[in-house]
Amino acid sequence: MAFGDQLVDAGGKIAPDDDGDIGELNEIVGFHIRLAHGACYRHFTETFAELELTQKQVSALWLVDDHPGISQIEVGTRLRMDRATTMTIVNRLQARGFMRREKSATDGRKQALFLTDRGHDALAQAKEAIRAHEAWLKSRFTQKEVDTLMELLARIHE
Amino acid sequence: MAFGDQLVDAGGKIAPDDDGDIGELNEIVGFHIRLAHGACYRHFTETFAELELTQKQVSALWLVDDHPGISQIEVGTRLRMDRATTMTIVNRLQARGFMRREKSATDGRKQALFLTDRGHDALAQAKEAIRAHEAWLKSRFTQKEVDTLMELLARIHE
DNA sequence: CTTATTTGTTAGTGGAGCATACAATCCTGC
DNA sequence: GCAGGATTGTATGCTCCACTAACAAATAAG
Repeated sequence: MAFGDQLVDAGGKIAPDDDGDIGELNEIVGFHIRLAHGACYRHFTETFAELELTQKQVSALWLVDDHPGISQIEVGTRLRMDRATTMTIVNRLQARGFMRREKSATDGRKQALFLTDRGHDALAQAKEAIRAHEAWLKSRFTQKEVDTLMELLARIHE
Repeated sequence: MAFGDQLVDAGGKIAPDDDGDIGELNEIVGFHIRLAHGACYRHFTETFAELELTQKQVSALWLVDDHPGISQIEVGTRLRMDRATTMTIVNRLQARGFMRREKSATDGRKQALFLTDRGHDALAQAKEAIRAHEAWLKSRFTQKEVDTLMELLARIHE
């Protein structure tokens, strides 16, 4: 990847051995969160290339499986998505035959969401892939570090 | 937000006091990374609403300021973006008069990137906003925890 | 010199987040 | 019980980001 390259030219000074330096940016917590998320996202996408499922889709399948009959607004709230975004996720999963909408018996405004048989199959496969993905992620940490990381991350999003 | 709501209906059992439960999903590290990133992204977007700058744009401005004459490919490599994505970022920043491209003196394939005066102004404002954003992020941690978090995150994206 | 690689560019695809607007349903205050 | 407000789902449209594929120009490698 051309390490040791000349980084400043066109009249600037030469700065060798500047490998991947990002200066003060390295001290920004938000920046590291974004990079870690990006790395995670890319590995996830690779892992789920065959299944053709995104993080959001898997999360939604998982959540509906855990809570059959859950409403769209609840799915959105728990996964931190707004109504419009949740719609597109559910639409896709429904179009692929993984999920179905039923009129809620207790609240006419709500849709009750359920997995189809194909949805259960897809989720089972997805959980296998998640295991591989998580193994990749956790391979660089001790269990204690994993616990610490999750606790710290939870404080950000709770 | 209707906590204590009935979550399972349409024939299912009632599950009260299920506030925000996401079941096993809660044990997935990648899930917490995504949620933390989302929370971070939303706060960043709010903080930068007036400046109309995105995380990527600020990172790129910052990096070019630190390394005047850096090439697009280097920006992309260091910020973990591919060439095409880097293009769109630089295009936007150039269109807004924050950045300019010069032909590299040492490698005819490369563009040397520089901030304009307006770009320096924008970055100065952005750094102010970053301070507020980082303060929000760090407010829930001790300095030691911040260090730990950054170290753990770095292991993911390095 | 010929070939392969690197860099920038363009064009197109898809996911995700958000805002707005609207209709149906539910809930509250009177 | 009724009117007004809130909630939920839906539709539309916008922006941003990541990626692919293809191409041209320049450099590097054989």
